[in-house]
Amino acid sequence: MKNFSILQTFGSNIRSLRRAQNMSQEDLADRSGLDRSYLGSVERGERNISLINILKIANALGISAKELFNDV
Amino acid sequence: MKNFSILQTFGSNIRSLRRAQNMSQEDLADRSGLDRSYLGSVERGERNISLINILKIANALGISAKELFNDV
DNA sequence: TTGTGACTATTAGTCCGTA
DNA sequence: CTACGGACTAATAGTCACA
Repeated sequence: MKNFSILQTFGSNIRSLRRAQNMSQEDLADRSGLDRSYLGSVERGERNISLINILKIANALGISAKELFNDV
Repeated sequence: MKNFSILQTFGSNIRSLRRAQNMSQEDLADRSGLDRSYLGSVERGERNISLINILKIANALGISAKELFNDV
């Protein structure tokens, strides 16, 4: 997978923002409407996630999508 | 297509940032390594672009990816 | 609670054109 | 310069059982 480190950074951002709210992957999955294992792979930087799903996650975290782009 | 207005806003951001630099779609296509007609459809909000390509576009525009998320 | 591999349906993205 | 279309291939979305 190309740009793996960028995807990893992005995924790490999701993970830390999720944990900052004491949410499990399953919690976030429920709120975003995405599959838990899919979210896990996004957090690990294994998926090249698309715009709509980025926005679903930001929404579920109650933040702006911009915050997911810290350091990427 | 779901979330059409969000994709449109995102595409508009790309378009105005591109025009602010007096670049054509073809210029941006060359710099980003993406297809010209594909970029056009992204700007029109017709495509659910993936993360790596979002970053390619931000790079080609010389900006942070965050700037593409104004108002989305 | 999370990681992982496997899988199919759907979409992303390319390349060729036209106006 | 840009919109738009057709046809095509590569890649992602989305799900599951099991580790």
